[in-house]
Amino acid sequence: MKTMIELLTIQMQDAFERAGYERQLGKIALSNRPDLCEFQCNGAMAGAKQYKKSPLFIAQEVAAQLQDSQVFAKVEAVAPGFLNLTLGNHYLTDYLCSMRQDAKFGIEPIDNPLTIVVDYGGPNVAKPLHVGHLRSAIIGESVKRIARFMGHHVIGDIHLGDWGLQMGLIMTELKERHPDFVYFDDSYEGEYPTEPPFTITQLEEIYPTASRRSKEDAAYKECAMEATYRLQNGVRGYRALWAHIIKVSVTDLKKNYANLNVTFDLWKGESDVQSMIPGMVTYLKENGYAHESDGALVVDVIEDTDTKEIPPCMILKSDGASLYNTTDLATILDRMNQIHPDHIIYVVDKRQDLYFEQVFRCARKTKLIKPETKLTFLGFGTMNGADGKPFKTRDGGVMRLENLIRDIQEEMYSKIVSNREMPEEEAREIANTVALSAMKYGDLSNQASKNYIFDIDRFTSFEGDTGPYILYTIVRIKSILQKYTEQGGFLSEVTLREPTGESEKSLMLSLTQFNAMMNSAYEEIAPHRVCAYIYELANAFNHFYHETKILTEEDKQKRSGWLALLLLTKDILETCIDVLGFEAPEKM
RNA sequence: GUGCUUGUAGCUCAGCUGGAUAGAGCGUCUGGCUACGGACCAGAAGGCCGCGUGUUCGAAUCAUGUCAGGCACGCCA
Repeated sequence: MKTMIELLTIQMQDAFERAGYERQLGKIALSNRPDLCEFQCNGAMAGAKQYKKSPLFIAQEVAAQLQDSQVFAKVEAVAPGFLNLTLGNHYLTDYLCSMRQDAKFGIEPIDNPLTIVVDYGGPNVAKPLHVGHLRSAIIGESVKRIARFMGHHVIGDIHLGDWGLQMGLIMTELKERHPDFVYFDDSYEGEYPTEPPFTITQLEEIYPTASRRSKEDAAYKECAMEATYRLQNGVRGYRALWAHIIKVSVTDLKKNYANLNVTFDLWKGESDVQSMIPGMVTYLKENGYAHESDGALVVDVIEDTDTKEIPPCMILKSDGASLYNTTDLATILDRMNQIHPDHIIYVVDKRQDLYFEQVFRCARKTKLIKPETKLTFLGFGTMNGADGKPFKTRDGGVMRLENLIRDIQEEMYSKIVSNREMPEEEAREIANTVALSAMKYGDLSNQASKNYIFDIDRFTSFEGDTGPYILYTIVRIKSILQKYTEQGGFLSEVTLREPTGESEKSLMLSLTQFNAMMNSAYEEIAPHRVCAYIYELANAFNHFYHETKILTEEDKQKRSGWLALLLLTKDILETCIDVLGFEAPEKM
């Protein structure tokens, strides 16, 4: 289905052509003066110079072509040359009927779906998730869902930090505490235990301890590097221990991400591509891409058009070890081999902008990717506290994600029980659902690239531009529909009718914008557009609701039309919150 | 120093890619409750869109200069 704007633009372009003007001028936009009209066309003003006529005159000529249009109820040419358009009720209603019948409410099926990898999450094993991981998870999940809804083949990859010195540190600390573990006995040749010798809680304590000690104690750090080396060179005991660490961590991470309604298709990590590095390095050297600089191996990525200095992309450190860039390049190579993506989107802190610029250029220059493969860096801003500074706990530490989530859930729980009587368990469940909407909507309603202020009171409010307000609107619609069913009505029989009132028409117009909004949210990788849209839609619904008694309406036809409208509104709202990554409860 | 980025109402943010009178929410003030769910709705006040110059019939939007904040600039990730 074409979008409403596209359809109207065709009408307008025909009118311009019939009046003797260039088609291009007939572009339609949503009205920015809703008090005057619903849509507008500014082409007459743009064409005035070219045709040496007054814009108003052109607009009048074009308007004359549309006087008996079946599409527009009213076409007005007004000074200085605007074409003000009012949509015909019949046309509008027909469009909504088509939307209702369409599986995706007007989103065109795609002939050639793209394969898109969304790289987000990026947690490190053995370290608890903290607030810094929240945005990547929330935004990445939504980007993934939006692209998937549009019909593309989308793969979410968590890209675990599961390699390197941090692993050596943990092993060193474990060895200090349990030198008798079989994992550290080089002469041991039997099977290693299947059960991990530690819990996630212990692991989360071990890592910071080890990290601290390594900074104070050079010999300790030496041991950690030695352990890292042993792990990377495949020493059996270390590998077995590493596998335990991964297993325990991933189990915990899955639980935490599940609480956020975030799921990954791939749980690949840095360790998965280590074996590709030597081959890749040889390739880069042999093809003359990489050269030595201050003992390190680098690829120059500066281009003639650059206005700034772009440092070369480092492939190997001067001690021969690989680093972040190396792993990322190898990951790109791995994805090209395994998945053949058309597009890779990285949802990462925007401070890593320059690094990714280097990596992308390097991948392109060295032909690790195909020329047509798109690489996008979707950098997000910092989540700040009410003071505008990076979000911290009361005592100034890094806030654990679990704790943040728990705080919001508690806040929501107390709000819910103070408003409605319900069993403890049910209240908890609803509170968690609503809390998630508060958190995600609060984040996603801001442009991803900007820093934003995390204000728990504002986000958890049921009023205003918040997740809970959206959910409340959905729940209210569900409640009406349910009551209708309980009274013996059949929702399968309701049909849309032409609008009879202003707020009804305005709600219908909002609904028609769904596909255009979703297209641009996808094109621009901008979940905040979805938020802005559902807020407007929820408002349009509430206006309509406020002045319309639906269930008590005597006129059966009217009531049926309204119920159909409610049904469509609910479906659109639910579709939108689904791509944002949260859902509505049955009641709240 | 170089580069990137942000600056819109008291606060938090939009602004559909250059259009008419710059919009929301919160907060403030006024009005509407035996409720298809009032966790809502209606209304008011509140803005040299950081500042200057330029392009254009027309600029919050484009260009340029400038001020202020944030961030990044080879062996961390």
